[in-house]
Amino acid sequence: MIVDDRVLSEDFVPSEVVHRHDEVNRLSEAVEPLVSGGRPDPAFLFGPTGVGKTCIARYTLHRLGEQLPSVRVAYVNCWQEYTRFRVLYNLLETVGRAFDVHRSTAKDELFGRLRAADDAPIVAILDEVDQLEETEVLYDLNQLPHVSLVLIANREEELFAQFDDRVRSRFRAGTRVTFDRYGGDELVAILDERARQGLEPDVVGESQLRTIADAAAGDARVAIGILRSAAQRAHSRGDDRLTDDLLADAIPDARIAIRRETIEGLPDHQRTLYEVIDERGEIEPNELYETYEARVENPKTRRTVRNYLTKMAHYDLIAATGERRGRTYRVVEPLADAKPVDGR
DNA sequence: ATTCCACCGGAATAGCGGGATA
DNA sequence: TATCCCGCTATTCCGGTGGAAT
Repeated sequence: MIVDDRVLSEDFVPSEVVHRHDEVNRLSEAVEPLVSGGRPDPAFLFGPTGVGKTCIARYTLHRLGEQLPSVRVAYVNCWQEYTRFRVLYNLLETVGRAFDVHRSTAKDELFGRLRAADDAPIVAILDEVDQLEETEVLYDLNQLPHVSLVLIANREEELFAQFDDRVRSRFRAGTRVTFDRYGGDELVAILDERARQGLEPDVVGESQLRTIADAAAGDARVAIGILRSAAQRAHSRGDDRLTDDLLADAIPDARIAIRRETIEGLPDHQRTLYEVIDERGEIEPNELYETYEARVENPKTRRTVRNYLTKMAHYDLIAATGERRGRTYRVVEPLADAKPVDGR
């Protein structure tokens, strides 16, 4: 049934892209100066989730790396690596100079090492860069002539709003590549390609791919997740084809499973907060805190809880409605935004 | 219209953990 | 071993704000 499950995984980079040729070309042009030993301006990739930004960045720069073996490509996801230290550490790691770096190494030691690693160009892909908390590191990196930046974020305005003036003015220049949502046909083509590589022939039919594509609402990540989930269920049952029933189960499952994993991965206090909000449906800040306070062993302070709440809102686990007085929190339903997309 | 105050979130500070250094 | 240094989290302090109360 499943031939190669990596093909169906989140971060698989295909050897050929099915769509997005324009976007690949734009990004290739942006980093083109590297071929002649020049220094590209920073490149920006903008667009909603699941439209192939990360995939295209990796694909394009992998291609460049084949053409120019000396170029080193580093990928950093700023969701996890949101401090200056962590970004620099990750860059050093791909350059192979992170040995004996530890928390107590001097403040500018990391940056100094990166500056010294100038024997070959480095392309730094900073994904989800709008999650970066210490944006000055972008300014610093931009100062290094051998480092080229590829920055990935959802929306340009929101990204630039977080920058301080120094960073903002430096990054006015640069190539912007924007990604639109996939249409139904495009998603079907992507799924078809993945199914051909990852599954045995005739496991899934054209109309089933269409069903998945409709449920995914233009989000390739969700679409591939549904296909993976359905294939895994069929696989463990010993079936050799996907049934429509199985697919119907897998569609809500794929979204909920992602959600459940995130919640289970939350630290205890944050999970308790989530549970309280979930139980009440809608709850005011003070009542939320008092319920939380009564429920846990060593409650954190109100300020810390506020930090947790903003963080969880950031993850799209909860949402707040209203400002200041009269504000309420509620959980975000993972299924709420599943809208079918027209097939064109 | 004015005052009140619940709530948010920025900034500074403290404390912990853990490797380095002497 | 004692001390230093630093990243990171939580805490303390506080100013700003807009809806509610008067």
